[in-house]
Amino acid sequence: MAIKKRTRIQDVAAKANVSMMTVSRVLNQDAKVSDKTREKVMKVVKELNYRPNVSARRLASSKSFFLGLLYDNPSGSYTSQFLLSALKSCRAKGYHLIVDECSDYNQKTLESLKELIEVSRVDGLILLPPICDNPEILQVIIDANLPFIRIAPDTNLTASPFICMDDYQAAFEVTNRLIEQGHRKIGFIIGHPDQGVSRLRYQGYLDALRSHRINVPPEYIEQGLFDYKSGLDAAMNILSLEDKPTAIFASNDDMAAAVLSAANRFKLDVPEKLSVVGFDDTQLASTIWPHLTTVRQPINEMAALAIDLLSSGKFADLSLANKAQFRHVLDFSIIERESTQDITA
Amino acid sequence: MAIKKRTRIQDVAAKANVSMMTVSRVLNQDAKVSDKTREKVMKVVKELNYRPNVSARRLASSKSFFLGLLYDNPSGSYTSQFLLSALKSCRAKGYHLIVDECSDYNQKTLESLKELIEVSRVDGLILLPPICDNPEILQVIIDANLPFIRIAPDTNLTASPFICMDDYQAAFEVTNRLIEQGHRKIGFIIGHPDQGVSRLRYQGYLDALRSHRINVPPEYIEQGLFDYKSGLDAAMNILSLEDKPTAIFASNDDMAAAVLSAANRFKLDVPEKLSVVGFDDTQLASTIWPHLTTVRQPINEMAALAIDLLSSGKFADLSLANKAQFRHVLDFSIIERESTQDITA
DNA sequence: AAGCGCATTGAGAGCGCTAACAGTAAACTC
DNA sequence: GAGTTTACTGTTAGCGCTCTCAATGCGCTT
Repeated sequence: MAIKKRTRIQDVAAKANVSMMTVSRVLNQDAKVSDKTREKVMKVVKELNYRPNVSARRLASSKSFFLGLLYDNPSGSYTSQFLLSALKSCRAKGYHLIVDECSDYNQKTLESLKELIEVSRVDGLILLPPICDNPEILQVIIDANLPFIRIAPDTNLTASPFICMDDYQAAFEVTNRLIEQGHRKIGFIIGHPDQGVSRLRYQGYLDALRSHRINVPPEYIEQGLFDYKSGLDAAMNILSLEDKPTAIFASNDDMAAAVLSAANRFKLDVPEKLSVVGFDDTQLASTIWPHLTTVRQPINEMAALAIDLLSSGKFADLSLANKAQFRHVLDFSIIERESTQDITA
Repeated sequence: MAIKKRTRIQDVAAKANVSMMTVSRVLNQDAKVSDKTREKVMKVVKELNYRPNVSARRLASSKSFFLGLLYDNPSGSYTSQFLLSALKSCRAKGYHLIVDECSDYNQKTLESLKELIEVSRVDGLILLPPICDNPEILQVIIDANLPFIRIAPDTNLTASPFICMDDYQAAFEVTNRLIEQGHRKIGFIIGHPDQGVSRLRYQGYLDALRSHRINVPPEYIEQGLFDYKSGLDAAMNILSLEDKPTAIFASNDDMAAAVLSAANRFKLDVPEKLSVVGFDDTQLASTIWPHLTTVRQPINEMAALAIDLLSSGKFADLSLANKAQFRHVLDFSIIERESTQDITA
């Protein structure tokens, strides 16, 4: 069996009766080509199912068609889901993704980043939280004048385009949902005090209650650190109260999982005696039992958008870019599972 | 500032006083080059920190320098950790990894696989469990005469090289460890009956007890399905017994986490009143509290070895390969955390 | 009508590497 | 010692694409 030869730009050019260069221009969108020619070429491209050879392209052009992804904590399912989506989007756009871990931040991290920029010649970078707020790393990228997109950054919002979701609104809405379900006594476990999202989620919770003129006793609110253990301590405190809440909203899934465990110890059936809400929709949320009601971040969309923005060349030169277009807020969704229940009945 | 030009094979050739072709041969290890020349070239390569341009290489050669990774369940932290390691190894070897998801297995999956083989022209494939046991997928790859490595396969062990760990031995040793710590009444939750590893882990547990002449009452052993809920049910049964075990060994971390939750409900402090052991060392094991004692699979090593084997060309033609060299068993390790305790005191 | 500017298209070189073949010198054969 | 093999190294021609620069055509000015 003869091996099918992949169609080349030549084949397209021949069939469309134009030069290779014209096809190249159509495909790269940037040059001036008459609409007529463009259509003609695109038609043939579709017919032949032509897809450019990335390696040839990379070799011939000044672009590398590589994008870099910098992340920090390799364990989070947030990171891995983002990675998977980014990989998929890159493949669809003919880019390759070079992934670099920056945990154990030190001098070597910066070296490695510089190598990524100078040797691998990435066309752009994506920074995941929390590395996206590291000033030294930002400086290196800015000095190289490389376009980059940050995901859910907390500071320096004018440094680069960024993609995030509305943590405040999500917390507001999910709290509202609990209120709709008849809950009036709703506990809250605050996230890590160093992270911006903790503040936003807390405020959303407070404002939702306030908008329904519900007062919260201060002992319903505990400080957590986003980890299971801190959530467990917080939940034990709240559930030891004489007048227990009928629902607890934890600022992330890990802490919500801990609430379930604490409820278990107090023999409070979830959701019959206690509704529990998390945040993030990590793996954990659908591992434990009952499955957690939680807020899902649009991770796939975030990844796709990041790749889109970088490959579009829209922000090719950040110093010239319109900072008003930096902010990209995506929609979240509330996932109702078995850990919450309507108690109006 | 002038942009540093990346060193090319020409530069190396000039400095080493040989032709480009000789350098190429040294780098690709395959041709006959005298030891003297090889050393001379390698020295210059190191000096200039030369690394070949993957795209040029791919363009000029018949190899694509792409490897494919097929996985099945995107959520598992096993998968994502493997992916991360594989990505790293690939980068080090100048390969690129194309990742393809095969969940929701259907006709489209096979199409996508064929495209991976014919259009992307991957040089080899890595199959993660459980997709590595899918006969249709295997057939497509074998028909294409493409080298592939499977991770922890359960069937068809002569079809390809594979990498696994000794589940039996791990279960045996971790059970032994519990016995050393004074436990005599050890419960066990069996894994999903469809998976080979369940059998092996169960047998390891049984044999460890037998080697110490410890009898297990049948009610100490429950069938699980590898998920949290089944683990919870199993644990509730075991912990409802009049004569409770002092330790429970669950066949994976999800079920072990469920044991913790059940223990909580029975107000059995872990590890004081009950030791709990899991298997896999997933993210979950160090999320929940107390952190789980568990068995860690050498995922990073597995990934590195898989890339190594594929890039070495050792198994370039599977039909000619020595099937005796297919089996690669890597060492596991037992991670002792806070969920187990010595009770001999 | 000649000259100019603009928009669009094409020709040829070359990106960095390797396959295939072509040398070259030493080693071996008889 | 002439012919032949062996072991290594060099030369040439692309891989598929995009860059630079030149060419073409067309409307418009003077």
